Amino acid sequence: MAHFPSRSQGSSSSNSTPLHADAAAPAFDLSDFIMFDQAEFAPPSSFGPEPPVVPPMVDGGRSNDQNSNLSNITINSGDMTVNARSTGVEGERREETSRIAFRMKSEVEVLNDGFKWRKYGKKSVKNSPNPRNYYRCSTEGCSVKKRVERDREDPSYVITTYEGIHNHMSPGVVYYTTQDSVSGRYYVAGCQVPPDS
DNA sequence: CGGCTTTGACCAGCGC
DNA sequence: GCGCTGGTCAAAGCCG
Repeated sequence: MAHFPSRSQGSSSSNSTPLHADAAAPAFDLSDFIMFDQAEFAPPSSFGPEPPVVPPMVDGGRSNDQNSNLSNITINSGDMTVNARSTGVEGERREETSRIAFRMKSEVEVLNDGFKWRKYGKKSVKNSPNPRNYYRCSTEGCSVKKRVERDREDPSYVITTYEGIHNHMSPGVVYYTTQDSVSGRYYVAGCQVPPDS
């Protein structure tokens, strides 16, 4: 389960207070998915069969207020393809429709993203032999939804679509931030907490 | 017993 | 207006 470098050390709590982190560590930053306007955007290269921590929790909060012209981004990185989409409707309020989709190679459909999901529906969709599963964040007061379906062209790929923004911390993820020395921006990242920690 | 999954029914949006 | 499709609801059953 150690697909992320051990950057969670020293952050045993999950509060959002900016913590110092080694900015030189070449690890996946959650902000890689958020700060799409950065030309130097570097897609993660070390994903294993388990997924990255998903960004919806922070997306729409403030980090891409200036990025309203984003509409569709596709990132290919080895086994993983990311399709990130903002509202797609200019002027629409992002916090209501914040959406991001992952297409990644995975044997399991339910990705362990640190959040707790409750399945509330399953539907076979047109043009796809595979059913689509509907999940809702089981945390009280959190209305984030997620759709999971297998790629109809390549069933070894799972398409996961997150819709909404978590209004709470993930129970299974330690979040930490690091400040970019150039832009001064705070980047938010997450690491899965090992079961024995 | 509580929380979860399953699954058929229902509803709303959209195109014709 | 009607039918199709996607999304959600809710009852029933399962499981730890």
